[in-house]
Amino acid sequence: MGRPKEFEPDVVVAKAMDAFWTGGYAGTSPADLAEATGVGKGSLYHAFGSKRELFDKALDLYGRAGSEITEAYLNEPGTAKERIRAYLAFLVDTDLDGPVRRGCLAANTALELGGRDPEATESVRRMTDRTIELLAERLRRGQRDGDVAPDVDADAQAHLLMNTIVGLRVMARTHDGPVLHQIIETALSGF
Amino acid sequence: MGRPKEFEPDVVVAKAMDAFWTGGYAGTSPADLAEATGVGKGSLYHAFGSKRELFDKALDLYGRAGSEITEAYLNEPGTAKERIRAYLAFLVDTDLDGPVRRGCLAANTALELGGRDPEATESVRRMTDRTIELLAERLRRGQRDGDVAPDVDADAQAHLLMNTIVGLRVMARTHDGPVLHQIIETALSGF
DNA sequence: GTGATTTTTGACTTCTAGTTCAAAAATCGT
DNA sequence: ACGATTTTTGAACTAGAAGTCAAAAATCAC
Repeated sequence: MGRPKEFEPDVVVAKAMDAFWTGGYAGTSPADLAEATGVGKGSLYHAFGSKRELFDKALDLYGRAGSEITEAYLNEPGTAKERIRAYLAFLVDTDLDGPVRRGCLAANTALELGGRDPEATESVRRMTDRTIELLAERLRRGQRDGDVAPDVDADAQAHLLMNTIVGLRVMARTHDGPVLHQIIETALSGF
Repeated sequence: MGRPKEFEPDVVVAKAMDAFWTGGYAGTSPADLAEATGVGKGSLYHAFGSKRELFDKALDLYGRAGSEITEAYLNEPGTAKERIRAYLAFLVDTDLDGPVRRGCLAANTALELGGRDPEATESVRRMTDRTIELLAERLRRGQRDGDVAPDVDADAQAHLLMNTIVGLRVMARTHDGPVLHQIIETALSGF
């Protein structure tokens, strides 16, 4: 009963995620969020409590969506190196196209709130660790399939790859495609 | 003539750099800057024009200081790999100790203003490129000294190392020492 | 000391962020 | 159609950010 909601909460969170992604946490005002979602400021507060809680939901959505994309890319047919190359190239290319170079919401958040804000830090850490796990699994599968040398330390390489991804997504703010793709190739020559 | 300044501009810029480093650009208010520098708000505006101009000077100082540290580390006696390892370890360790995990001012700025603010973006890009150059030079010297294999592409490795550094300084916000040092070791095994 | 010049001080202004709230609107059960 | 419940709306509020300004203070040249 009661007056029905005039919006789909999931859709609003997705739109808010986009706004935060583009503008950063501090850089996105309640007014911006109202504009981006098409929902009145008051309604947003009624539905989500605070800007911060809405951001948490947005970050959560980002993590789940990112995880799905990672799995999808790594599970397509091909060798471990081919699939990881395709995944990194995808990340860099989507960072670069589009009029605003917004990078990675998780990395952005890590730098904007990391260290200061325990909850956001923890959320980003979980996201990162999940990706590391997926990469390590894919490398081990490559070893079983025979396309990755057995003496490669899958776990260590996965950590380095994750670190490389983070670096790429920051450098996408300041450097151009060819440089970034060259970095990808050099990184892949490590295993 | 006229009333003499009651502060050393260079010292004030250094203190402002510290404040911006800890709090971010948007997160550091004129009041914070006045407190951090010990100079009144009005005087700061009188001397530097705007928060933004003061930030530019702070970023510039950061770049010059960083460049000196890089040169110092790479030029100590030792092989290229030893010196680069020491340099990366130094960066990670200084990121980690101290009560606030503030990471790297340049990387923070790249993510906070990069893409949106052309001048800041350019400044960060110059800083990055300078470091890449220093790393590449050190690798080439290693090849001349015989401690780096001649088939290593010094330029490509330097780019990858720079990318690794950026990644490390972001991950220092969310991850712990052992993980980061393991990443350094894995990265160094690439050449 | 006087005047010219520059710096300091702190009050003041304007603007916006983030949030709250009271009243109106929309729905359901009966 | 009424009351209960929930949502929307827009105004209102508080706090703080960024910047401005006039007056006081400190120096030097003369």
